[in-house]
Amino acid sequence: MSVTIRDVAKHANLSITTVSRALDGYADVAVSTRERVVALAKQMGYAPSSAARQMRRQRTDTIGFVISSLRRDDDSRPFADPFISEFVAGLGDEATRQNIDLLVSVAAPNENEINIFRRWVLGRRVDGLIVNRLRERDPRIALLRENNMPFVASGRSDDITSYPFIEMDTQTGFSLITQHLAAQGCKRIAFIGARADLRLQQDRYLGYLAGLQAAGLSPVTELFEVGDLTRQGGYQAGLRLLVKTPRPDAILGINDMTALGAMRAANDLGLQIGQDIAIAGFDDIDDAQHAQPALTTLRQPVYDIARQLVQMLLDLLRDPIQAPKQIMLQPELKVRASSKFLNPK
Amino acid sequence: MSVTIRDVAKHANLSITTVSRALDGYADVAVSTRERVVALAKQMGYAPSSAARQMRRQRTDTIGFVISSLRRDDDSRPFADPFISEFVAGLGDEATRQNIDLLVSVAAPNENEINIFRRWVLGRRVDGLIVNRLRERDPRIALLRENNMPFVASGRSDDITSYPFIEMDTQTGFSLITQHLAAQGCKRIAFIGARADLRLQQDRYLGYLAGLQAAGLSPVTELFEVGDLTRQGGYQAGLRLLVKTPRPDAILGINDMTALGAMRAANDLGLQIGQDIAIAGFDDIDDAQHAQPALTTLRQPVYDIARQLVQMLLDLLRDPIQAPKQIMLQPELKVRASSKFLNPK
DNA sequence: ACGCCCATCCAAAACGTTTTGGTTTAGCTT
DNA sequence: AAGCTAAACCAAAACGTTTTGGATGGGCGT
Repeated sequence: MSVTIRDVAKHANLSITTVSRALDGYADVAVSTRERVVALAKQMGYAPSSAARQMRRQRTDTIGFVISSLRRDDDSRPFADPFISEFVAGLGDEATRQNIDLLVSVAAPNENEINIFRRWVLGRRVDGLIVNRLRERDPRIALLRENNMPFVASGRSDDITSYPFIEMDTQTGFSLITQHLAAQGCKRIAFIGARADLRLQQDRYLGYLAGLQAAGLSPVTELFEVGDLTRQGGYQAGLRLLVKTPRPDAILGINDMTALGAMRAANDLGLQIGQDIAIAGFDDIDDAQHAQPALTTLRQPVYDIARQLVQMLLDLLRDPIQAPKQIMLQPELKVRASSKFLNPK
Repeated sequence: MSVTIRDVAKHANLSITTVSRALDGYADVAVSTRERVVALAKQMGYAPSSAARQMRRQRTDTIGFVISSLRRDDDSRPFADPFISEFVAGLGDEATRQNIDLLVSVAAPNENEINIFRRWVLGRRVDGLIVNRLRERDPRIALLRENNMPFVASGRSDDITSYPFIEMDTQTGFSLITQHLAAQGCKRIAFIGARADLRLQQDRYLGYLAGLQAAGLSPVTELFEVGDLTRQGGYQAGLRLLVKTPRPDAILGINDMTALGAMRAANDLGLQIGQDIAIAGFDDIDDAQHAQPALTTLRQPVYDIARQLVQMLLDLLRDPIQAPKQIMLQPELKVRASSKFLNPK
């Protein structure tokens, strides 16, 4: 069928050993021979069979990622998640750069998902895995541990034992963006958050408080409202905030969607965003820069995180006993028109 | 390292042949033996080595897809493409359902891309490939053909020789949506298109004309403007259209982004969309249903296309000499608030 | 002339399956 | 009792590499 190393050896009147070593650049093959073999291999269209190579080398040069597919309740197709496409692009880019392959599967968090993991891990289908959106007492992590399959995670779970992960320093980020709003002259900076049992609400709210303090402002209970991370939730919370007196002169959303909802609320009430009131969010989703006016936000470098995760996984594969790297990344402040404030009373 | 079939055989006091055949459900192994083996294998955590299996079976049960990564000029990260995430989700979902794996790589259309193809094809890394965004005299197709590696495509290229592909029937789609606008009572239906050398401009404009004719309307030269498929382009073309007299009473965008831009233009001119003027697009991107008012559009079932492509590829693998399926899909009309028209003069 | 070393090459084993082409045993027929 | 059949099992080959542990022979120093 395909051309094998044996065919090349026959044509070159050499042993397969020598052909193999010539192509791999070993020093114990004469330069002239190597050149002859390389040329012949190229001309014959030879490339080593990946299966045979994997089997012999006992490694696949492949890493795996199982996309947790979220679906809308009313729709069979997966939720179009800007996060996923950027994350996968990052994984793929870095994998390509490092000359390894990326195996991908899609599964909802259920029986099927763990079966994919089992097949990949037990069958040594991949050298390592990347896991994200960790859950409490995550069965995937347990499986990976039991079979000591290397992995890295984006975000950490409740698990105490340590493994490499990357997490965003959202707390510092929210402190910075709050201080940015204060620097515009805003005195009454409101926050639209989320349910208190969510980890990200804790982090981000603490960051907001820290930012207020750093700016010499005191937190005010009325300036906090709860949303649900959606545009709609942001809209309603925004309305509730904006009818209060005295009115807030800035609104910080727990994410971009919330902030975009709040922008619509301010709009509906006849306020000029970036003039009468400053608004900011978190994520830097694509809509943020296309909003009217463009939304000031904190950028999560999803793409870079993904690339760095691949890097960390490869480090781990090369040196399995090193201390796990646990990285904290700083989000980047993206100042746009929505956070201007020209109307200090 | 890992537990092999030999270990299981030893523990069961059987030959590896029998263990293999027991696990594969062959008839020539006693039921009692099979049960014993299956239980033992599970208990020992045995799963066949994928590399060994691939090597022996001469097939990988894996299909490949190379994402063509587009980048913004001003940015190192790939363009956040809602198309890609949905497409990959579809591929992954269907692959998982069919118990095969999906190998993914990312590359810009350059030297590197073709190298990935070469490695995968020559090294028999995958059983088949899925290719999209075909180009003129596509080198990938040439490579695949030379090494007769099975593949299917989304959209067709200039190549005459036939291979399986899926394409959207955009022409019929645009005819339908034009007729829908006419059915609302619109008489002066404008079209914002794109550069004439783009294939999709040809198709969609022809569909628009066909729709006009079916509705008994005549095309008017002034009602066509050229955009560039972006929101910004749609905005400017929209402004140009809306200052003409008599004013168009409907605008059909060549895609959703264009239509969203036109909506903003109408808004800026003080028109009530879905009342004074009807607006519609094509794609059904996520923003379409979140616009104010929600945008009427034609839905491209990207997710379903991807799933069907996997299906077609597997058919091809099972029976390589069948006639290549070449499928035309109908886009689905999604009527929303933006295409209402309450103000017939 | 002898031994040694280095450069260059190679035979064979191993990786873990699946499959081919058997062999063995027990039960049944005549 | 001999011959036959079917059920249950198995040894060995093959898949295509990489790597181990040499083998071979020419050049060099003494």
